[in-house]
Amino acid sequence: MRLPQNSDAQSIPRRKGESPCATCGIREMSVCAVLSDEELDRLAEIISATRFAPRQLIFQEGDPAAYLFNVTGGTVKLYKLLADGRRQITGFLFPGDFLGLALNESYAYGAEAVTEVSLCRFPRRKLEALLEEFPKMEKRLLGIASNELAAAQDQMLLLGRKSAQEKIASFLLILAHRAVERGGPPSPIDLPMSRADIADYLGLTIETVSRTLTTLKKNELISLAQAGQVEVLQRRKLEAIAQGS
Amino acid sequence: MRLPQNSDAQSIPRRKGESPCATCGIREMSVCAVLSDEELDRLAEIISATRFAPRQLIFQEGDPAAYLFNVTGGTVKLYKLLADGRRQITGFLFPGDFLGLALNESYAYGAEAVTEVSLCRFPRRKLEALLEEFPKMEKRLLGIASNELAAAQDQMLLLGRKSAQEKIASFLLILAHRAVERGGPPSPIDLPMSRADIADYLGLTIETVSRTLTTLKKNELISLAQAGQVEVLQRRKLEAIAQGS
DNA sequence: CGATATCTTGAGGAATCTCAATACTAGTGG
DNA sequence: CCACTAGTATTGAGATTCCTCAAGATATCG
Repeated sequence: MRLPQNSDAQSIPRRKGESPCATCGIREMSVCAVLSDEELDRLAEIISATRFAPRQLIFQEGDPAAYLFNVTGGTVKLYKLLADGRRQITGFLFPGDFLGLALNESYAYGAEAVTEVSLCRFPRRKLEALLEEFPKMEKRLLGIASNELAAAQDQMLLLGRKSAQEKIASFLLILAHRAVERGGPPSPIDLPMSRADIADYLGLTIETVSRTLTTLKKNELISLAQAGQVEVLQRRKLEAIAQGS
Repeated sequence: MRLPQNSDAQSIPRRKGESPCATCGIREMSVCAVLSDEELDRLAEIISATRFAPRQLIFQEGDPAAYLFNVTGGTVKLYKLLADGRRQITGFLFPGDFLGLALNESYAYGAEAVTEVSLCRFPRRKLEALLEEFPKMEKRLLGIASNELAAAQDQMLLLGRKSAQEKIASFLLILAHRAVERGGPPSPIDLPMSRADIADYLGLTIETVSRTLTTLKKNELISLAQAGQVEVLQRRKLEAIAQGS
């Protein structure tokens, strides 16, 4: 038997009649962007805001997919495991990203908070019922799925055919690009995740990640000023490396 | 400038009033399964059947996504390329599979016929218009996208964290499973693609694929009777290897 | 039946991994 | 405020898997 999921997730109470969507900072970047104010009110009825501490499990692979989520703050990692503990991180999620897009009966992967995380939680059944009424939202989900599929194929190319240096360069540029999408600067790049997480995302070991970053630093393509931040010094060269010199 | 795509694809003429759907053998396994007879008639108006010879390009990465397809016969490979020619095959498609699910303006990957291929071709604009009327079909596409996303994550785990032997074992079992889905036997497994294609799908070299198959044969887990076919002798052991012993 | 592509096998090399030691960082309590 | 601890990151040396290059075997097709 499995413990009920999220048993220790902090659910944030809400005063009656007050919609969390009203103050949602990432509404315009999320699934919700396509909804009218009235539709948003309907949606607000079924959602609840939740928070997770760093390293806290959001759900496990195989858990019944009772909820879908929107990331409203922090960084989430998705991963799959092999029997002997080898791990592949299949994605990092940032504010505005949708979590649980695999409308299956159970989750095909685990999800864990990397930083302090806040999520907007949708009961899956109720969301599916609402989708019947809001075809716009369904269309939006299909668009999101399309984009994720394209990103997954990029990641396969990275995992199957790129060298360690090409993987790291690609990774840094992807993070920079996503930061820009969220309205941030392209540099310095925030690295909220550990070396172990980066390694498991890129199909490398911790040591190779560390060594490769050191090499890029020695070659003055990047600088590692503060912990958890990378400054891009020579974007062009980094891009050239990422695409296979 | 790029040549017009599919310039040499053979478009199969159709007599007036005769729907190709009527004789479509894979209708029940495809997107079309959710449509009523009347809806299918509407869909039939916009489709055309096309054929491609082995090695023929169906479309290239970056081409404007004018058409979506349903595979009705044969095997298709999807791939992405790096600047220097390194290639990652991101998927093989078999009868019943949908091609082009990334409803973007341009294709995110190339598609090429592995064997003689027959496709049912939908003009993307017209299909999108029909989707407005057939929400069932849109829901079905979302379901297909969900499944592909889950498969993509499995493939990331394979590419990032599995050994050559584990990759080959996984690959054989995936093909067997998909053959069963299409109503075929689990063994022998058809391998319509070349060693080079298998290598580019698994992130290996041709030589490693060949050597690994030889080892599995020596250990009597499989046998390579005819070219292009693999018989599974010890499914349990193969599964154990695929999941990481 | 010969020509060509594909596949298999072999030998050596290279990229990355493993194991181990050291350095750094952040949080804790004196 | 500083020492201590635990976790995380870096660096080093050797091992290993897989790749590269090369030759030979097999299959395919005109």
